[in-house]
Amino acid sequence: MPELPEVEAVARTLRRRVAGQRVVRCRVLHSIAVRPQSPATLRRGVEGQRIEGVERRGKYLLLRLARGCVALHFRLDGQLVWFDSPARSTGGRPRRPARHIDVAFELTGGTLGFVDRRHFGRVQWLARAEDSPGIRNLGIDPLSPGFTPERVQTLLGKARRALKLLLMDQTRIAGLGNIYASEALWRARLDPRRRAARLSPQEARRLHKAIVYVLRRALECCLHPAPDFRNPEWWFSGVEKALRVYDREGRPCRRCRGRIRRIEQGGRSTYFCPCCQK
DNA sequence: CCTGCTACCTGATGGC
DNA sequence: TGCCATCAGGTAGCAG
Repeated sequence: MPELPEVEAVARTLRRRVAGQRVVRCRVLHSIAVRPQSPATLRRGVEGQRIEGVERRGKYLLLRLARGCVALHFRLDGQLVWFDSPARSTGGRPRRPARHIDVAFELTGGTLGFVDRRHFGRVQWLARAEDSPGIRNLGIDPLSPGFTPERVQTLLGKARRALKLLLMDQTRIAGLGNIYASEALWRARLDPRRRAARLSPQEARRLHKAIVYVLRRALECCLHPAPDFRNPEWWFSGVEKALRVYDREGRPCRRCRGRIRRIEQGGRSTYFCPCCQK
């Protein structure tokens, strides 16, 4: 599931590939991917437009156009694929991965496809990024200069929620998902069940440092190897190298040899070490 | 404003 | 072997 590091790596790599190209044509093959918009809205918004830039907002990927932008959200399983030549729908054997494509952007120099078999992900055209409530309401980006220990302290300040749930709230901190929230709390040696407002200033500083460390390290992993839009496996290769607790239920903690536990918070799995996370 | 719950969707998994 | 029920997970929308 792409979280901030994956989307950031994709943005940097895709930027070099598509910036300056024009969207010759847009095909919506599975209209569920553009809901609640209509395929026509997306097509009219993008066709003929030049892609001026690619950026990330939280877990959203934005294609900045001459007029407006396209916002893509991968949710759980969304991916991007790339074809150098215009995809051919007839003749010839299908290319190796005969994956279904939900939305295809035919550019001047190739085709960019949005793929999501589970159909949770979304692609929208927006006159301005802020027209999307999800984007407008995003909290601070943890890799931005404004993300300081003091800022973390303020965010924690009034929240009665469990720490893990706060970290995953996109309107507070933009970009942490289920995996890196667990990873950051492990790194900070903090129990995910703690009430956010109860952290000491010292613990808040530890949390800040852990979040930044975990995301930066994961981003490095996601950039080496760099995103390969022909290889669906890439989307998982970065995460695997970076994981210290996630999905390790019952196995020994890499720090204290305690037994990693899995609990449920807000209907999601949380992994932590009860022995060294207090 | 804050918090918590559910629907959305489908591949993978496990039980019988 | 095959079928069916269950589960995972990010976000929007709704309820309290």
